[in-house]
Amino acid sequence: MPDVARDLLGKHLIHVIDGQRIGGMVVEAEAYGGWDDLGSHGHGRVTPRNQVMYGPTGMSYVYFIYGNYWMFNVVAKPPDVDYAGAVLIRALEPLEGDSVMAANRSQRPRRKWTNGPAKLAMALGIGKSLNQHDLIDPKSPLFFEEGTLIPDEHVETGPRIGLESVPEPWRSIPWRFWIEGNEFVSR
DNA sequence: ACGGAGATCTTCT
DNA sequence: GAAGATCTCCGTT
Repeated sequence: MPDVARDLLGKHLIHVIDGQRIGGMVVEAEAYGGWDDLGSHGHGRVTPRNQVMYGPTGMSYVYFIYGNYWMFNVVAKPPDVDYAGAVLIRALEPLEGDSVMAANRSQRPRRKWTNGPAKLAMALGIGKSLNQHDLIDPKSPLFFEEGTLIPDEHVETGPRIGLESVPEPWRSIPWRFWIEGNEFVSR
């Protein structure tokens, strides 16, 4: 699963709205596991919200949090196993549909369009209606394309963000991956 | 530039 | 009933 997060770096995420392509390159991603990962929505029981995390790899998992924000994930788990997993896309580098993203981000500076998980969802117009879609199928409204291969020497890793109240070792496990020096990484 | 607090509501216990 | 995979605003440095 962490391997999927790392491999998503450099891929292009594209959302097509009325024939208009909006998207960017993945520059930061985090892996989340199943029942034993206390930092993941996949821990504990199957619920209406997390059930998609138990499904096939490559589906979207979009959830709402903090009363205002949408988070976009890719389901990623070992095949043929009853175990949940997902990868949170934390940041993109804008590539297509600049005018739409600028409008969606209230004319903020380009650097702040997609440098955070909720920000990129706002910029690309990702919400509840895009939950549980096939992200591998180019006919989907939201999908991944091949992008730039990122060599290992340009990949950095560290603990996941926002899990301050989660017990060790889950709080510190280095399942956050980002492209070294990229200005759109969230922090 | 940095830090702290409020916003706001869905989901699960 | 409480917490949450966050962002923005407003204060101070």
